[in-house]
Amino acid sequence: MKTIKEIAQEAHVSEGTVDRVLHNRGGVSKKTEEKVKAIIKAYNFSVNPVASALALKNKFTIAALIPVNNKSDLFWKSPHLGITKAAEDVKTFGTQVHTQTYNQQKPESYLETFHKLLKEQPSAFIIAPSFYNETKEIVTILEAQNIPYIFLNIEIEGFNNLSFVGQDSFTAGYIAAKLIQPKTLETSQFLIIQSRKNITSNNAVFKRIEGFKNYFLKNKMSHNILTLEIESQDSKATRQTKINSFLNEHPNIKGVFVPSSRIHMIVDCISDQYLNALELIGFDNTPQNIECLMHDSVSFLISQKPFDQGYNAIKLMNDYLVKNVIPNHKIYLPIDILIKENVIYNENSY
Amino acid sequence: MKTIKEIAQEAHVSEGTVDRVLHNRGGVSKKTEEKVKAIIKAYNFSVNPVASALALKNKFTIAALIPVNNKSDLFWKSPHLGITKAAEDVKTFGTQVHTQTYNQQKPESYLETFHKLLKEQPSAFIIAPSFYNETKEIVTILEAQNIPYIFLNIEIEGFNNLSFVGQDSFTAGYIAAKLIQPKTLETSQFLIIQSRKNITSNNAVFKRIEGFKNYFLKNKMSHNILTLEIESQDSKATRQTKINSFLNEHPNIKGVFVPSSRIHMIVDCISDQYLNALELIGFDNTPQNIECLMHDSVSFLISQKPFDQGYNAIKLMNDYLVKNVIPNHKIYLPIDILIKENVIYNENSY
DNA sequence: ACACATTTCGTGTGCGCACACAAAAAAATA
DNA sequence: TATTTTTTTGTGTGCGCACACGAAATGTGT
Repeated sequence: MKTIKEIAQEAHVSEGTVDRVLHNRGGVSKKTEEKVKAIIKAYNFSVNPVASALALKNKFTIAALIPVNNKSDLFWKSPHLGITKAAEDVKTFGTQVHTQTYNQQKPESYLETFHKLLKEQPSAFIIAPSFYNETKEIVTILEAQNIPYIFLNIEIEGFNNLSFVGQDSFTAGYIAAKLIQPKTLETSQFLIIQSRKNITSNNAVFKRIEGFKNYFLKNKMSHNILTLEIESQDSKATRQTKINSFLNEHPNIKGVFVPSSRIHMIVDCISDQYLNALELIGFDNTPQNIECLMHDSVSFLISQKPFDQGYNAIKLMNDYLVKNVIPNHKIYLPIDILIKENVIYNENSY
Repeated sequence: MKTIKEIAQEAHVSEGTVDRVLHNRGGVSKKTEEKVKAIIKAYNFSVNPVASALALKNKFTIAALIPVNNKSDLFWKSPHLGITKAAEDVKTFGTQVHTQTYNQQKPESYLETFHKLLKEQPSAFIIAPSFYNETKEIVTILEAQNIPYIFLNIEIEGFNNLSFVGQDSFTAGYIAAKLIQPKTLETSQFLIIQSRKNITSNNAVFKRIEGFKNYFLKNKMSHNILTLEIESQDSKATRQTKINSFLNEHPNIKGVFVPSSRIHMIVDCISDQYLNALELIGFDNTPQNIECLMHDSVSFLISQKPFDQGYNAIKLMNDYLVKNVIPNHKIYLPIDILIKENVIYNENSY
């Protein structure tokens, strides 16, 4: 493999000049540029990426702002792990990653944590934008400082985010309907259970429901779809009564759709007599949800490559910072259909 | 990221000494060794692989030996692309990748191509071991020369391969049965169509069939499973008559299972009258197969992350060569369930 | 002709590490 | 204690590239 030095000798110029034409830095006379370019082409020369990476030694910092994961909802653990793994990978480019988590129930926590991250003067942001208004506020600050940002997992419109990494929630909901529908009859009813919080805050949940309903519309099916809202602060006992009495009143319900990662909580509430007769479908391969799959209480889980979401977001941003690669505006990751048998193979980080 | 220099300062020793303990070069007193090791551990330090590669002037070469992809079976295109992508990535470590393809119908081609690769004295091999006996021969040579090798996609036992990267074919077949069974009745029959070649040569096909049958056994279902073998050298007309007349003779067949990536060829042969009444399931997201999904002639495809298989195999081997990371002996990639709606999101390489 | 601005080019330094070699310290011997 | 041997540690150089800085060449105006 030729080196810049050798090219320079061959062209009777200095290494600096070769460097200039290689990177179009200008300040090279037409004549010598031609000469050098000819030799570069003749030897089909390209820089040694190893040496290049070492010499560049960037010092970029990416800030990641995502929700915490708690016992009742482990979802964000995977994206976090993905971010950590990617952080390891981009180290070789001299890029550092600072991750901070916020409380998904509290907009103040979201803002606070953002400002904490901002203080370290990061070169870029990865954000899971749980709250619309607060995100607007954040984005204003970022754009004033010319800091690029990528949205993670939650797709909201009307911003100049460099990219969105996540799932096509509408289609995911549509698929949920398609999977669960054959397991029921024409006369069956479906129940959508959601927590009130999610309606306003989480766009993904809303889109999933739309997609779910759209399946029946599009295929001209007359299935009746009911909705039950529960408060996230409800005690377990309250939830139990709410859900079971609702099921009692509507004996035709054959399928239950939970458009969030909390299906294990719903399963926990439904009494066995109903559970056995119902087909349930929910989202995300959290440990608790996987357990529901294994116990046959849940038929399907739709998963959204949570690990990859975190991993890709960081990698994309790093490529943007380091190599100036502009990512696609939307990166839709696979819509994984998980059943008892394939769930164990679904996400490994080796 | 800490550097050797910083570790040295921290330990009040020279960089050379840190280097010595890092690489167990010896010639370091017990006391200082402990001290340095403690600090290394405390900072969780590891050498910058890029700088290391540069200093070492690493010149690892990984040889990849995989089947060609032709018009009738595009499957191997994806692993090939994955290998190419990974090749790009590992360049920064000074690792080169040489890929050569062989004719999957001809064992001689397999051996020949291997020897061609071997001549370039690669440091490691990635092999899709299509033929058992020839693989034995190859492995003998590799082990004599102490060249590590990873098996790709085709899982065969009894070798000292560093790792296997692919899919759990048995479970994949099992899942195929689980997916297609609900779409039929108890009295229905299933048909497995395979090409004779595959029976002897391709272990994955065999395992998929086993898994498929096992589903009915395990769930004590009385479904009748028939098998039809077609010769790969048959003309299209011959195949058509064979298949259609078989379907004619067995009107109870409601599902067709094709345990290879050739389901589009089968679809091509079945006449419309049968096609509409049948549920088909096959493997792999080749463009032609995807088209069958979109046209609703095929209900499901099981996919095996072909791109990732190639990508991961190279990356694992590179990590082994460069950082001495020993991979898991088996890397089972996800068993993807593809339907019309989620197939477009399934594999992107950005 | 001169002084000066502008373009074009060469040189030097550092990125983090590996490794050869020199130096110092410790141990062994006389 | 002086001298030699062995063990332990420090220093210097190069891997190939990027980039800042300064030197040389060329151009401009008076």
